[in-house]
Formats: sequence, C-alpha cells, structure tokens
Amino acid sequence: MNIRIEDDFEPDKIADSGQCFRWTKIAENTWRILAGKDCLYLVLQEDGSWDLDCTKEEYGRFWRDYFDLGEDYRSIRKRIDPKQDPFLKKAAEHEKGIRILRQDPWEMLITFIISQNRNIPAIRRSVELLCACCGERKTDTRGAEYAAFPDPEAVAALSEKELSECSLGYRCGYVHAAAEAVAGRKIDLEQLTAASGAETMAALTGLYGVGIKVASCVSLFGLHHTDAFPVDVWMKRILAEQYPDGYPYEKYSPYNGIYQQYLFAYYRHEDAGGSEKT
DNA sequence: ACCCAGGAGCTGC
DNA sequence: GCAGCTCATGGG
Repeated sequence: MNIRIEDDFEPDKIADSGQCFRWTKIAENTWRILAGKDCLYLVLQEDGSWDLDCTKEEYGRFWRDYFDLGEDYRSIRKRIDPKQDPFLKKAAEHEKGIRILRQDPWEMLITFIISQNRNIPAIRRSVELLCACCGERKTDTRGAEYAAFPDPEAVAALSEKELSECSLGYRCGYVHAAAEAVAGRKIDLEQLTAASGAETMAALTGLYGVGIKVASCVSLFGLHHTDAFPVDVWMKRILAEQYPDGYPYEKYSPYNGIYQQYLFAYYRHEDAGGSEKT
C-alpha cells in the first residue's frame, strides 16, 4: 500500500539512531525492516510518498503504530526554546526525521541486554546470530528468507553452548535469566506499558543483568514511555559538556526520551565527523 | 598491539 | 551509598 507522511520521517536517521538493530538499507530509497516476526519493505517513491509491502489491514493493525505515525514530531520539536537551549534546538533540527518506534518490549529487553558495553555493529551481529539460532524461519514478499525474533520460550530452551555461539560473552547468563523470567511469567512486560515510570524501572531492574540504562531503553523503545531518559557513555559526555549545571528534565517532560534521541544522534554524528561541538 | 563500546554485578569501604 | 574492579568479544 501507499502512504504519505507529512512531518518527520527519515529511515536513514531512524536506522542509525541505535533504537533498532534489524533495519537494512538494501538499495537507494529501499529499507528492509525486521520487527518481531514480521518483515516490511519500505520504498520511497518519486513523488515523496512511501510504498509498504503490506495490506491496508496490516498497516492499520501494526505498522502505523510501529512507526508511531500518530505522533506529531514537528510540534514536539517546536516546543524547544532556542534561547534557553540552543544545543538541543540545533540537535533537534539536525536530527529531524527521527521517531521513537513502538517496538516489542520482549525484543527490546533482550536486545538492550545484549547491547551493554558494545558498539552498534557488534549489537547487530549478536542479535542476528540469536535470531538465526532459534528464531522461526520465514519468507518475505520478495521470496527472501529471514529469521523472526525468537519467543522467550525458545531462548530459555537454548543450551549454554548455543547461547555462547551468539557471541554474547558474559551476557549469556543475563539473556538466559531474562528469557526464563518472561517465559515463566515472573514479569509481565505488556502490563508495564500502562504502569508508571518508576514502577516500570523497578520491575525491569529487578531482572538479573538489567540496570538503569537498559531498563530505560526498554521503557522508551519497547513500552513507549517517552519520558524515559537512557544515559550511556555518550549521554554522560553530553551532560557533562553541555549541561554542567544540570539537565532540565522536569521542563521537558513528557518528551525527555525524544529529546534524548536528538542529542544522542547529534553528538555521535558530530564526533564521527571530526568537527568540534561548541 | 591498543582502546573503546547505547553497562551491570560484586566487593570493600 | 558509591568508587573501583571485572566480565567476553568485536570494531576501528
């Protein structure tokens, strides 16, 4: 089907933003998106519209929400006062096009446990190995095969050897424990969507191998708690350099997580480009 | 060879 | 409560 998107939507920026690890740009203007057990080809048309290889029903039931197309990111960016916070304003304008995807909480939990103390290419590699190891084999609309993200039961059933072959290193035990907790109903991730931020963080950090950083990523990317504010090594640098007197978290509520994505992406791009930030 | 990565658990104070 | 150490592996 074909859709138009009026405000922010740039797949290159979303794919590079460190919130999803199974997007692949397979040609100019074509992205292959793996999410949960599904695959979608997203193609930018000459007229600026988007072609999606799914039915209207699938779009309404799943993909529209996945891309968070009900949210008006333009107005969220406009709330930033350039006089009060020029750095955030610059980051948001530069990274315009990012959206916070509404991804599966279980997939986010495992993905961000895997992410700890690793760079993005290494995370992608391990996630793919895990899916290949125990995810359901499927075929997309172009006839290509892919592996779905595995269920908690499938991950919990893996042997120590099988898990270690996914290059998880010392995180093997964390992944296995999380899979057992979810499969064994010791934690109900779906229920946390409606829970408070504090309650959600407490429940997630109660899991072995889940600290504040991973829990906030699951909150933001898997439960769409837009006030969750993940602080990793990059964000620590930003906070130290740009906000030495403290970050105005209260003022930016409930959009802290969205602004955080702008800051994170902007700083990493500037750093990679070698230019100095002011 | 070297340093770093979307960190977290554990120990010792 | 919080600093310091360790953990396994790949990317640059």
